[in-house]
Amino acid sequence: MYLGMTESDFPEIRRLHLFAEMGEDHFRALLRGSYVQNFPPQIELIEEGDPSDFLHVVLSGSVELFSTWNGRETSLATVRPVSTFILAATIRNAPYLMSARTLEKSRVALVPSQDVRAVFDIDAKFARAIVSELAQCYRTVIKNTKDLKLRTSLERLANYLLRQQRRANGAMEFDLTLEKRRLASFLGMTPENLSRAFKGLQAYGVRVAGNRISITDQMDLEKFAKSSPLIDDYQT
Amino acid sequence: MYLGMTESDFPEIRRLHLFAEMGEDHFRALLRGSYVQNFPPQIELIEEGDPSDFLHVVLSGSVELFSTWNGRETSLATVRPVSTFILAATIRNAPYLMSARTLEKSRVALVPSQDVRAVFDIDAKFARAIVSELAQCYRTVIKNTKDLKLRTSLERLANYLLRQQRRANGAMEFDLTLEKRRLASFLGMTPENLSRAFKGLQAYGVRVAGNRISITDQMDLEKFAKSSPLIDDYQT
DNA sequence: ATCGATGGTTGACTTTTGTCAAACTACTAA
DNA sequence: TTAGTAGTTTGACAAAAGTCAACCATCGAT
Repeated sequence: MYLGMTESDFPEIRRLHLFAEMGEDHFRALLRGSYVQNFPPQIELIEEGDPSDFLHVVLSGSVELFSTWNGRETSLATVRPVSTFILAATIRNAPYLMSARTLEKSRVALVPSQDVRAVFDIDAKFARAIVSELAQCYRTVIKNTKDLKLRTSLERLANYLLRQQRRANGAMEFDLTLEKRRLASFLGMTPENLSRAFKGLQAYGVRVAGNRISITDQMDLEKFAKSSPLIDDYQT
Repeated sequence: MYLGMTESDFPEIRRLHLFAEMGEDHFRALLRGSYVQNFPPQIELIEEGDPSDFLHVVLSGSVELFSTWNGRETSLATVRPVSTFILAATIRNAPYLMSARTLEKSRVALVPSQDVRAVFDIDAKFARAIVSELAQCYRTVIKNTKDLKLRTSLERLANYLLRQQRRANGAMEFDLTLEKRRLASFLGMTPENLSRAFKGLQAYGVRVAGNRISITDQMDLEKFAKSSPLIDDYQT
């Protein structure tokens, strides 16, 4: 079923690590079975427990991965263009472990899981890329767990801010890319507590005005945060 | 370097999902570069941050994966025979994110990471197995994160006990396989709190005597724990 | 400009969790 | 057997985090 995948989407997807090195024919074969859809904000794309029929690629907008249990909900990640999500479920042909919803108007490509598995078996470069991507995802989650288990909420926030600052090329001022209540959930605390944590970081040179963060004492914040590449580096 | 890998170790390793389907010649090539060592208890095999030179395979005994930051330490997993650990670091050729220490006298096979990567590129079955294993590891960590973020410590303990009970084929009585302080750390709490959590579960039909757990009211415990396959099932 | 809705913040309070010190237990080694 | 050690438990207390209700700010629509 072909629903609006335009040629202009190809290069963007192709540029992803996951698809960059694979054979052109295999790439086209993958996309032939795929389709693209536009979603309004706050649409649930996936519910945890569903069978994993598609590998998803966010082309524009943003998607939140979250999970619920016993009436509680927690935010696990935010996916921004251009990247894939729920690769592991696709590979294992197992039910999704996380739900996904659009945060804003988003364009998402859906690649049939069975095609991904089929091409994996015939394209070594693609196989290599998938393994590499999965290993990276795994390591990211491990870092996340260490962050959660080894740090207090104040330390988690401090380190989060320093990571965001790095994403903003080290600027002294930058905007939060997440709603605060989602940030709170991602960091494993309540919105009320996040509010208090921001106030607690004032003592270490952090100013907050709405979504705008100012680091007024870089040294002090870094000294408090004690960032470690084995937790806070997303590259390695 | 060949240090005591005996032919008798081969079949056990071969039986692992990871190595079960690969070509015999490739399997032998992998093991040719490997060696086996016996370690006493409490030996640190790996320190987080080290370069990932070897894929490790626990042949006997048990190994704890843990991490430290700022003087704190947390237990992330226990590896029991026969299984591998730190596959992701091996694949990405990136530094280990976790430290590893033997809990008891243990026999560990060390397979050079570069050999793993080399064989991955020429053996499609092995590649498939690695991806499958990595995807499973990833999903396990995600489940763990959900457990940590969505549940209170009492709920985490209740679900842990039910999982252990299932491992014991549903017996009403079974032994903890972990020291309590390690269990506490794994579940994200202090030993003191674990003690109190056990007392808290008395109300739901849990009896504790040393390492021995008795489930005296299965229904009640299950009703409290609200286990979910999307968190507590290690298979899917 | 006003209203309403949503998200954010604040304060008072409760619950949960961690900390510290002491007591207790099981196990090991002399 | 006994002493010593490491692990566990307990109680008193402190700190951290969650809850609830009220209030404030922002934004969009009428």
